[in-house]
Amino acid sequence: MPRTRPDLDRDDKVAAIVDGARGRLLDGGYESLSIVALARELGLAQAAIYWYFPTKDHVFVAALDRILHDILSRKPRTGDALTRVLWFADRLHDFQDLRVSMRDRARTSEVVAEYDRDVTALLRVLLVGACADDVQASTLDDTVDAVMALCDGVLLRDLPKARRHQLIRFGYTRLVHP
Amino acid sequence: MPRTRPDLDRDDKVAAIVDGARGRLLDGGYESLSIVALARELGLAQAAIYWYFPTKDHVFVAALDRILHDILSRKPRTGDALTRVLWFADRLHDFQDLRVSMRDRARTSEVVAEYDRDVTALLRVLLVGACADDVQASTLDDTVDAVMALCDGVLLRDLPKARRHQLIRFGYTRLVHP
DNA sequence: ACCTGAACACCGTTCAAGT
DNA sequence: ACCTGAACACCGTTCAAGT
Repeated sequence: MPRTRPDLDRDDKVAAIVDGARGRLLDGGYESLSIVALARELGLAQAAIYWYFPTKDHVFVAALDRILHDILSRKPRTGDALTRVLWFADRLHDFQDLRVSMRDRARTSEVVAEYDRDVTALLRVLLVGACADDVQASTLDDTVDAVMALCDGVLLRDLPKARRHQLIRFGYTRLVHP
Repeated sequence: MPRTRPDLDRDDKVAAIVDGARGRLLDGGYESLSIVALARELGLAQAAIYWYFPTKDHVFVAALDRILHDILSRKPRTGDALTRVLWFADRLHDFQDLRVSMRDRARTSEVVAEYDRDVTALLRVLLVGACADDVQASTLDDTVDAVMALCDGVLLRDLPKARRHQLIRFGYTRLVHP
């Protein structure tokens, strides 16, 4: 006796799933993102999720993308390059665990792997936009990639905020101003 | 009718489990490290593993440690600092997937988290040993941490070997020689 | 088109019971 | 001390069947 809801808009139903998934990710990390639990929370049978998403990884990516867009909407448009880099590093630090889970899933799941690449590409564009003026154009690619690697590497270690900033500041200065 | 083997040395039986785990990790990554499959391969009931290791994560750490020691035993004692850094980066690149899995498990498991910290500390010691001469002592900590972050960050992206080396070389030069 | 119920295959872990 | 067999609780995914 399936209780279908053709009256509701499809996009709304998809959005409800993504919203629920996002909430679970923010609350308890990837561990909390269980299709069974998510469906129960939405009052659905677990199989219902699979009508809208082919795999759990697709739900994961959709929820991550919502989270990312929330961050980007708060992006500051003012300040010098280093300040903006530090701001982004702090935001990424807030979601480090999700990013670690994402990278782990990306090993197995092509959707997640593709999303991982997209995020990297996007962050790279933002970084270029932030510090293009500081960098001599001839070494732009190397400098930007090195700064990105520096930040990602620093975020891998769970350092206190002050030390994190100190390291990024130190590295940024040396990488950008030779 | 448990078939116990008190004649065999305990350490040998532990080693057999760790060896099997290592083989599975090298073959198929963390996904292949299943307690059920591992026990079957060793001709044991799955519960037998738990007589020697409290959790799967302990098996994982023991196997990772074997792999790490195999790498370290091949460590070159010659060459300049940058060459040795690049050599290490190449070795770490070979096991990037395992490291990603390790970091993901480290979020949940304290044993893995502790091992992660130990590995980082060890690599840091090696890096200090490799490039202490190149670096001015006053900024040793910052420089070493920044170089480590640079390498880890570069390894996160799946770049071709040439580009990887190019980036590390670029970053290393700017970070070490200001 | 949309959703359910039930099953499938696979986990890690526990534990009473046996030698 | 050492190991088994069987169970437990939990997964993601599939699919025939219903509206």
